[in-house]
Amino acid sequence: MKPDRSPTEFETLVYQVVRRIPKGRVSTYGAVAKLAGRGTARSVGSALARNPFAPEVPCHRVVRADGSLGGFNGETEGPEMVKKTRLLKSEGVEIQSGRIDLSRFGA
DNA sequence: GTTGTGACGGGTC
DNA sequence: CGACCCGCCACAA
Repeated sequence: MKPDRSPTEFETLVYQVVRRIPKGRVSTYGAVAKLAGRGTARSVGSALARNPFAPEVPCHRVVRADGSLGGFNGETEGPEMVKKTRLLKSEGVEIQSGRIDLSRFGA
């Protein structure tokens, strides 16, 4: 296990932005960075990677700009990843060939 | 203060 | 389509 640390102000800001993402809607790292008004997709990804509020902050609703899911399941090709994908789909997010149709959300 | 890394993005080959 | 490179910002050592 990796030692957790207190989230910085920037990270907290990212969590609050991601937290208000409605169900059935997905957002991108770049969009979150823009809404946060600070940082870029790189920093947002780093913040979500250390997200201590896993169930509270729907980090799984944040995907890459190209529609790919991202690292929260990228390496985990095991059965657990399929579960997350299915959960996302359950919320109303259609995933085709491992990609999400961002055109539906205008992102 | 400097260096390296990362759940990214856009462009190029 | 995929693979590769560079640039971006925040964080840890």
